[in-house]
Amino acid sequence: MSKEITSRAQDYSQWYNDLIIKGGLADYSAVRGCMVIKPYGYALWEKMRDQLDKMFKDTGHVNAYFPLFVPKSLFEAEEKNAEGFAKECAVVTHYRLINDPNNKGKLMVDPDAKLEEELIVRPTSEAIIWNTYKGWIQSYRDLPLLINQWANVVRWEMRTRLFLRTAEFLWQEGHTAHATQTEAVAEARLMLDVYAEFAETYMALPVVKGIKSESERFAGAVDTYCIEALMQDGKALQAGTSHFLGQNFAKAFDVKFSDKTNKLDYVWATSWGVSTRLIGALVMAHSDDQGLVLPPSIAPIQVVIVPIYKDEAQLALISDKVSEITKQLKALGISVKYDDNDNARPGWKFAEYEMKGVPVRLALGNRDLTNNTVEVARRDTKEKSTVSLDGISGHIKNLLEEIQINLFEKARSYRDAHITPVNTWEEFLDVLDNKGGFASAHWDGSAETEEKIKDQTKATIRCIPLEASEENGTCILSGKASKQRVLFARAY
RNA sequence: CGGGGAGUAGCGCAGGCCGGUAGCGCACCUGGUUUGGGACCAGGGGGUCGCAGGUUCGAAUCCUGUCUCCCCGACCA
Repeated sequence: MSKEITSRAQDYSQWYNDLIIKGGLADYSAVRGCMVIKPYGYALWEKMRDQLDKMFKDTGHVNAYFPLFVPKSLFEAEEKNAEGFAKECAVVTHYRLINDPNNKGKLMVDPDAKLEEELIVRPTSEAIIWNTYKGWIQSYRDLPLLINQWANVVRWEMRTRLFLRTAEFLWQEGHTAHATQTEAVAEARLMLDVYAEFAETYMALPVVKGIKSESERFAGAVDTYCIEALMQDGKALQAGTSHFLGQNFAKAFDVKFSDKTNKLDYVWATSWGVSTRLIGALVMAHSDDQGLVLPPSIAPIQVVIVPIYKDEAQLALISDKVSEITKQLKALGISVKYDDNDNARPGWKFAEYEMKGVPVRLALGNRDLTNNTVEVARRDTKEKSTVSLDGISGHIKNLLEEIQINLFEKARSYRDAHITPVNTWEEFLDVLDNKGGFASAHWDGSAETEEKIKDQTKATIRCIPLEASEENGTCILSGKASKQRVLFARAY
C-alpha cells in the first residue's frame, strides 16, 4: 500500500472504498448507510460462511431462524442490553400506506394503521431468542441448547462504511443455554477459539484473543471475549466476539430448568457472532494499490486462466489445452475460471483479476503450446514464472498453499512488529501517533482511567490478552499498580 | 447533530467569477486493424446541468430555499 495513501485518513478511506467498489465486492445502496453486496462479494461471503458453518456444526451446533421483528416489550426485558442498543434501532410503527389525498400519485403512512406495540428491527436477537428458549427448556435434559442463526441485523449508526459499519449487515449469531456456569464459559471460550482459527487459518488474518474491559463489554454480558486484528494502516479492528452472558438473559426472560435433583435454576448463556465486517478486515489486512488480495482458502476464484491468441484457430487449440488443465485442477478441488471472453484483451484481464484478488493467474499462448508451458503469476508477490505443463496441477496446489502461508506470515510479522510494549505516557503517545498498532501497556483497571485515556488519545483498550503473563507494573496514566499489560490502539 | 466537500451523459470530471448552440476522458454502438500487462484509427448514440422558486429577452452559470451523497468528529461490530 502506498505511503501517500496511508498518511492521510481521508485517502485511506478512499483507497478502501475504491478497492471494495472496483474490486467488485459491494456498492453503496440507495438506502442510506446500506450496501449492495455484488455477486463476487457475496461469493466471498459464502465461502467464509460455509467454512464457519462447518466449524459450528463440528462443535455440535445446529442452525435455526428467528424473526426479524422484536416487540418492544421483549426488547426491553433485559435492561442493559436494551439500553445499549436503544439509540440505534430502526422501529416499525405502522403497517399500511395509503394514497396521499393532497399529493396525487404519492403514498403516505396511514395514521390509522399505527401498531399498538412498536416492533424493533433486530439489532441482535437475544431478546426474541430467549423469549423462545423459555418454551423450549424445562429440564437439564434439554441442555445444552446450541443454536446458531445466519441473519441480517440493523443498527442505525450515525456514520457508516462499506462492510465495516453498514446500517444493515449480515452475520451469524450463536445463542446457547447451559446447565452450569462452567459449561457456558467453556462454550464462550470454545467459540472464541473457533473464530480465531477461522481468521488465522482461512482468512490468513492473525488475531489476538482477549477479553474486553468493562466499558467495551457487550451490553448485557458478564464477560466479552474478542479477537482483535490489525489493519495495514495501524488501526485495530474487532473481528469477532463471544460473550458469556451469565444468567442475565435467563432471569430477564425467566428461563429455568430442573436439574437432576429437581432443583429449579436459571440457565447459563452465551452468544457469539461474526459479520460481513470480516470482509472489510480481509480487504484492509491484505490488499494493495493494485486491488484486492484474497487468501486462496476463501477466494471465490482460486485460479484464472487467460488465453493469448491471434485468431480463432489458435484459441481453439489453447482452449483444448486449458480444458485438460482445468480438469486436473478441479480434480484437486481447485476452483478455476477460464476467461476466454473475446471482448477483453489479455492485459485488461490481467489487471481485472488482480483487482479482484484472484490468487493465481495462468496465461497460455501460442508460445506455451509449442513449449508445453504456461505462465504462472501469483497475486501476493506479483511474481511471474514460466512452468512446464507436466505436473502443473500439483504445482498450482502447492503454490496456493504457499500463498496462503505467505499472506498469513506477512500479516503476522507486521502485526507482531506493531505490538509495542510501552512504559511511559510519552512512549504511549509516540506509538499511537507515529508508529500505529497496539501499545502494550499497564493499566490500573479502572474505567475512569480508561475513559481518560480514550478522551485524550482516541485509543481504547482493545483487549486484555488471554495469553499474556502476569507482570507487575504501574499504569501509564495514573501510576497506580497493575498486574498485567493490556493492548491499547486506535480502532475502527 | 457539529465541521468540510460535492451534486452537469452509465462512471470520473471541466465549465460557473464574467448569463448567449452543454463539453472532455473512460464506458457504450458500427467498421477496420490488433491481441504475451488495462490496444489503435475512423465514424456514431446518449444529458429537462439534484429539486423548487426568483431575477432576466435569455440561467448549468446570478439570488433564495430545499433535498441528497461523500469525508472528518460524536456513536459503534
